This record gives sequence, structure tokens and C-alpha cells, in this order.
Amino acid sequence: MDVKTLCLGVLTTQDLTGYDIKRTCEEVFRHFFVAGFGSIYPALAELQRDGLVTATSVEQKKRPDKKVYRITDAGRAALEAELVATPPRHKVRSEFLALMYFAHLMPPERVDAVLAEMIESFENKLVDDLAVFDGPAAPLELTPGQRFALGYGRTVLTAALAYCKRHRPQLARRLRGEGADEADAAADLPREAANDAGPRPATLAGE
Amino acid sequence: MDVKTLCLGVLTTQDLTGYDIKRTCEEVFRHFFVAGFGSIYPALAELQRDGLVTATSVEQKKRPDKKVYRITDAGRAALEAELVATPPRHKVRSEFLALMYFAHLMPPERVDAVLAEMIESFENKLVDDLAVFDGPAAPLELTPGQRFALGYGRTVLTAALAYCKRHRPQLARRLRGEGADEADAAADLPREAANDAGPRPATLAGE
DNA sequence: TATAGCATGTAATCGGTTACATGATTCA
DNA sequence: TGAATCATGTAACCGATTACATGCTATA
Repeated sequence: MDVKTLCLGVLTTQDLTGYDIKRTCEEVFRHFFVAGFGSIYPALAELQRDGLVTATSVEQKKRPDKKVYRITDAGRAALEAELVATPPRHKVRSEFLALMYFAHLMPPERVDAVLAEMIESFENKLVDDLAVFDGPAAPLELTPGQRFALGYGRTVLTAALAYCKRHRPQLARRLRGEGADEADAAADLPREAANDAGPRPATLAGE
Repeated sequence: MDVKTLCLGVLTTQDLTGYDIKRTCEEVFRHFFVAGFGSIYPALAELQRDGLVTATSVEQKKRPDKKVYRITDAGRAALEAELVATPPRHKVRSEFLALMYFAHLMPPERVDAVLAEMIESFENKLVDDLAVFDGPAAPLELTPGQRFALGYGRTVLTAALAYCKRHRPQLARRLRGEGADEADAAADLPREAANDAGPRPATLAGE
């Protein structure tokens, strides 16, 4: 699945410009896909060339024309074919975790600063999420699938944030060479919980 | 941060062949980095060319020679410089979530099959994780940073798995067009919990 | 005055994936 | 017999990021 497929997908709901698609990506696909202008504009051009979308130039006062794209029947068919054929991969590329993994090779202050930065960024993302759900421009009707995907992002983000906050202090202490105390022992690798189903004791690969 | 940096990082602990590094990646970096032979071998060649690692050919009975790489002082310096300079990004690329987001454009059976596949893959990954921690080849001494990174992966995986399992049934029901019942309402977008700190009511960006 | 938002695009580069090429050993 | 493990590498391709290029408006 590439940026072209993503563009077709967002165009199933509304006609949009490349600029709009970029904004949509930032707002709703943020948890699982990144796409910049450099990939969106060429993708749209290619889709148009292949007859999967049509473009209409719209004049604007005091602005250059904008191109509004609309998906065609062929585009819908291509999208659906792509969706049934795409294997559900899920890839993470995290310099953050790589940095943490090599923490012992860095100055402790740097490690703590990195963690602080990530915690802040996670918190900001959660706030942004709320805006998407509840903000003034929030779409009142989300499909079940959209709710699933957005909820997934929120759940995972929340778990990640809690983990970072919980482990930051003892990581700092340990990197300074101080031994683990009882609080550490309790927070170490315990509770695989992290599911949102409440206080029951979690089983690992449980059903 | 690229594959070269990753190679330098794993070479700080032991001398390894390209093949070994690949295995290490699969086992311990799995949660946050992917690297295949096609990127590791060229990376090692380049590192050697730049004097950041040295290679020793080791003869083997009944096998072709293997090249064991060792990091140099220059390599260590370069790695440390890279680690303090690398911004802690964290990127997810998930065709799985994209598919879920466009669930309404797919046959419901396909959606459920995709979810089932992901649930299984998450469970397998968790089992593999256990092997890394507790298996026969488990390193007894993990640095605090390594424990942090591995624990992070485990926490997030567990949260993701629980989420998928909890939402699968109602997603299926909704896609078949049946209205939400009370159970759905309870499981909908509630409890941001998903932190591993127990049964207290979670606050969003709270501390 | 400077930054952010609106609006579109191209070109160079970079890095990674995939496929190809080889070949012995061991285990089921 | 076939698959998996060990072991290394190259070459083509592909897609995405980055920087470049342009230019007006509104807000701080």
C-alpha cells in the first residue's frame, strides 16, 4: 500500500485538493501513515494519468487556482482491489527506542532529555487526538473501521506514555549507577496488563 | 539513524558476522527496527571502508569462510557522536490500520480475517519476546536501557493485542449493519487506561 | 516585520527492499 | 526429498524525503 492508495481512500468520502489530503493525513492517519507533499502531489498526478481520479481547477480570489480531485469508478474499483490484496503489515521504525536501547553509551542527561521529549510529544499527540474526536471540525459520523483505527492509536499511545512516565525515574537512577530499590523491583518487568479491560490479572497469550 | 549505526551499536557488545547481526536484529530490535541482508552487508562494507570496523576472515570446516566484524575506536566515537545527535523520532507505517480505517470498503469477512491475522501475529510476537527474556540463550545481564526498550515493546504489544481482541466482535457486528448494543457502548472509546499501573481511573495527559 | 497558512509542483538524493546468485549441511 | 540453517554478496528498482522554486494573504 502506498500513498496513491491512501489518496484514493480519502477521496471516497469527499473531493479534495492535494493540500487538503496532506492535512487529512496529518490529522487522522498520523498514527499509522506519513505522507508529505513530495509524495502526495506526484501520487495524484499519476492517479489522474491512470484515470483513477479526475481533477477540476477551481479559481480562487487572491489565491492561485487549486485542483480539486474526485475519484472515478475505475478508481473505486482499483482501491477495492488493492484493499483485498494488501497484506496487513505493521512496521515500526523508532530511533527513540534505538536510542534507549543504547542508553549506556550516552550521557545520562541526554537519555533523560530524550525521554522527556518523547513524553511531551506523546502528550501532545493525545491532546491532538481529542481535538480530532471532539473538536469543532470533528466528523460526527465515523465508520466502525475509522473508530477502530483511531481508537487503536489512542490506546497504544496511552500505553506508551504511561510506560515512559513510569520507567523514567528508575532508568535515570540506574544509569547513574545506583542500585535498584524496592520500588524499581515492583515496576520492573511486571504486569503485562496494559490492556484497557480493567483490573483483571492479564494472561500472556491468553484468549 | 540508519543500518550502519545499528551495526555499530550491536558490535559494541560482541564481535559478530553480518549473519549474526541479522539474527540479533530479528530477535531484539524487532519492535523498532527492521534490517535485512540487503542493507546489513553493504552497511558493514561501508563501515569497514571508513575504518569504523575491522573484519577478520575465519575459516570454517565444511562451510565457507565467515567475516567477523569488530568495532574500532573510531567506530565507537562515531557511534557516540551519532547517538547524541539523533533526534528521537518514532514512526509507524501500518497497512493493517489503514485497512481497518477503510473497513467499510471491504467485505466484512475480509476485515475479520485481517484482524484475526494480526491478533495471531501479535500473540506470536509476545511468545517470541518471552523467549528472548527467559529462553536458553537469554542474556542474563541487560543494561537498563535495553530493559527499557524491550519492556516498551512488550507493553505496547500487549495493549494492542488486548484492544484488537476487545473490539473485534463489535466491529464485525457493526460492519454487518447491526446496531450497537449496550456492551458496545461500554467498550467503545472508553477507558484510555491501557497503562500498566493498575485499576486507577486514568487521566488523559495527566501525571 | 516575520511567521503561518494556502497552494502546487519538480529534481536530486538516499536508503531500503527484492530478487538474483551460490553452495554446503543437517534435520524431518 | 525438501526445507531450514549457515554464509555472503550484488544489482535493479522503487518509493519517500528533502530541498528547491514561487507567491499571495492574514495574523501576531
